[in-house]
Amino acid sequence: MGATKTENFTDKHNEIANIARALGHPARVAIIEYLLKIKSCICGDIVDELPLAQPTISQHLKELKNAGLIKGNVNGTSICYCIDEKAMAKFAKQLEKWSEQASEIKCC
Amino acid sequence: MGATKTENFTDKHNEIANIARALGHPARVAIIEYLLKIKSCICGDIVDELPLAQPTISQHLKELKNAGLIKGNVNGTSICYCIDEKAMAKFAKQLEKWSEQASEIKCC
DNA sequence: ATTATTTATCGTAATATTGCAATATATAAA
DNA sequence: TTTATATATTGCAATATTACGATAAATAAT
Repeated sequence: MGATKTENFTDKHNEIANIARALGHPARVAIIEYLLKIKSCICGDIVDELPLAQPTISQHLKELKNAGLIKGNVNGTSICYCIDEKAMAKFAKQLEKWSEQASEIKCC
Repeated sequence: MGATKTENFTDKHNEIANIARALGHPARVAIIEYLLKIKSCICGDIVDELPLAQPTISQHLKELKNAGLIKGNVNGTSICYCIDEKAMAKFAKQLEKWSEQASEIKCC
């Protein structure tokens, strides 16, 4: 074996795990923070910002896109990747809920 | 190649990625939600709640513990795992910050 | 049409993760 | 001490991820 038994878990748990997994690599965290820092889209310049080769970065962007955290629009010769505000807000809300619930537990 | 080039990224980015990675598997999400649902520690009963063998669950608990999201106290013959409220709150705050920043961006 | 530029895909090697049976460890109960 | 119970560790097979060179595809500029 070795493959995650996705089908044995609820859709909700899989969805949360998918988003979290996408954020589970420092390069992808760096991409998100870069997008927030420049307050606009990535249009070509990201390759100079990360210590990784272009194909690797392209792969990481694809994973963030698949998870729904960023979206890409073609813009001439370059591609415009930007944060999907709604997806980020949804995940943030889930974490806030967890955090609230955790604060209510009295034990250990 | 194949290994994440951890040392080429900032501590902050690695820390966020580590927490996110720990939440990046549906079994571990299920463990967290179970802990919040029962509002107390896991003391033995988690094995009946998940569609995985005992050693696999033990491994997932270990990863959540390594990431700092849960903590375990020995309690006689069973072990008391509970959520680390502070770690959860910290991650939730990070996400909230990202979400806020994302909402300020006007583009695409 | 040719060339330059940007991003994606393919192929592949290295490494990590997932899952479980078997077994070990550690405490509680008899 | 022996037995029962709960959790951890080991070892290993299957699969996934990460990284990058080579190359393809797609548009812009000449």
